[in-house]
Amino acid sequence: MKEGPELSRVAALVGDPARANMLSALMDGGALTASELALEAGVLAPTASSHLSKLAEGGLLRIASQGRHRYYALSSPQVAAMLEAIMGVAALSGPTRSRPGPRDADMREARICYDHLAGTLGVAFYDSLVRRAFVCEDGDNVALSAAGEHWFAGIGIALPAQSRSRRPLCKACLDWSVRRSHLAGRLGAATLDHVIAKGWARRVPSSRVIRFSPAGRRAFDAVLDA
Amino acid sequence: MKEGPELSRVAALVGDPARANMLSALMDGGALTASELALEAGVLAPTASSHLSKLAEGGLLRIASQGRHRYYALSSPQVAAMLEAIMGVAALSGPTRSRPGPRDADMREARICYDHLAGTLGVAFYDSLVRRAFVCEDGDNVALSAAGEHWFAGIGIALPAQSRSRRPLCKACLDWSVRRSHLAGRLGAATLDHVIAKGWARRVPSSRVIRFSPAGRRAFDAVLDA
DNA sequence: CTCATGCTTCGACTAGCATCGAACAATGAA
DNA sequence: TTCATTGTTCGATGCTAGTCGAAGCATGAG
Repeated sequence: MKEGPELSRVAALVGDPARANMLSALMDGGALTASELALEAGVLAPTASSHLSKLAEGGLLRIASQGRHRYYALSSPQVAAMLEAIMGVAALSGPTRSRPGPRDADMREARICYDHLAGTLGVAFYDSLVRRAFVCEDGDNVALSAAGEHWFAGIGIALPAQSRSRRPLCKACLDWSVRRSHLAGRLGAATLDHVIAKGWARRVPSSRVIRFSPAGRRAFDAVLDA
Repeated sequence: MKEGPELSRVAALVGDPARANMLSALMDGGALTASELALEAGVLAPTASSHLSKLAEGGLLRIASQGRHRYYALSSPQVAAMLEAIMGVAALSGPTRSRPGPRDADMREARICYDHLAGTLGVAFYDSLVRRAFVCEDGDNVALSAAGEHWFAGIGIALPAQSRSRRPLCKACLDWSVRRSHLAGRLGAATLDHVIAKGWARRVPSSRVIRFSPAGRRAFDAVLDA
């Protein structure tokens, strides 16, 4: 009847600072070991272990045991989307509305969101796809048009095959900084892979920032108009 | 640098069962008094007062004092969207994956989300708008086409004027039960108003369920094809 | 004015939980 | 096997935060 308890069950998991640090460290879609996450959270191993089992029990994390390591990752892109939604509310109701620092500026420009490109550049890319009718939104699903299929092939991005999971090819993901959509889904992931593989940009270690080189930025801008 | 604390600040507010009950009671976009919310949360007045000031301080609620009553409401539709996102994760990772009860079935069929129609019927309505090109998604914004403008006028829904707030006319809102978009924004609110005003459906007291009468359901279905 | 209502503040109690030290289990390497 | 590394479980501690009773402010009615 009351849906509050279910709501609070999940929110309380995110509501602890140590756990929130772990979750945001996993927002890039990667998997980290228990000790790495303990470091991220700023707690010792036993504490981290306790938190991690709670998060896994609660369905937010997925565990993959490999050798003597245990890799933890977000259990689904939907969890990442939820975290972005919470960050969005936190951003517009922050206690100290301080001017954004340089780190923030980089984050707004381009960052990784689960496994695809977010931020100003991610939104610009998505807008250019919509403008040229390469993708067409229909409900929450985003469909790739024939022209779009051809265009992606032309710039060297192969359409990723359907994997075991039923993850959609294209999906819109709400951007917390720009508050508009950017491209997610398998094609969004493939696009980011392409940008990295081409050397246009690289990930800044231990952060979600994606840093474009000057030449890479020019190449990316060219793609927006190509 | 670490964004965990900000994330947990907001999540912890939702993470208490009493507060979560209050928030989900406000999910219909209405405003309730402190004592009504205390009843919803199942706590006494002093406890509720403490929770409410925390929520307001945290930016999730907006207060309107009228006479000796204080009305509390969600501070923005974005807060409602965040709550829906959390509910979505809670639904697919629930501890007891019990078969949905009748109340759940009603909720999935049609419910109020802040101030617009959600659930299967809400998604169907939105899909029919997209199919007939009455609205066109572009990024997170949804644009009303000239044909759509004409169509809405034809079925008797006047376009709501821009209010003081910069709330968009059309917006897509992710549905937690169907996991696709439905129509939000000022036009979404106007549509629900129309459905209620025409007597096609009514709100079930003290719940988010929207119950269509048989005749109302037929009328609504007709609109989907008209 | 006097009383009632709605809400908040204060103070005290309590329960839950995050934290860490120490010990234990599991895996891999030498 | 023996040792090192990684991670978990257990137990104890300490603090935070939710809860309510009682009292204090407002506002509105009679």
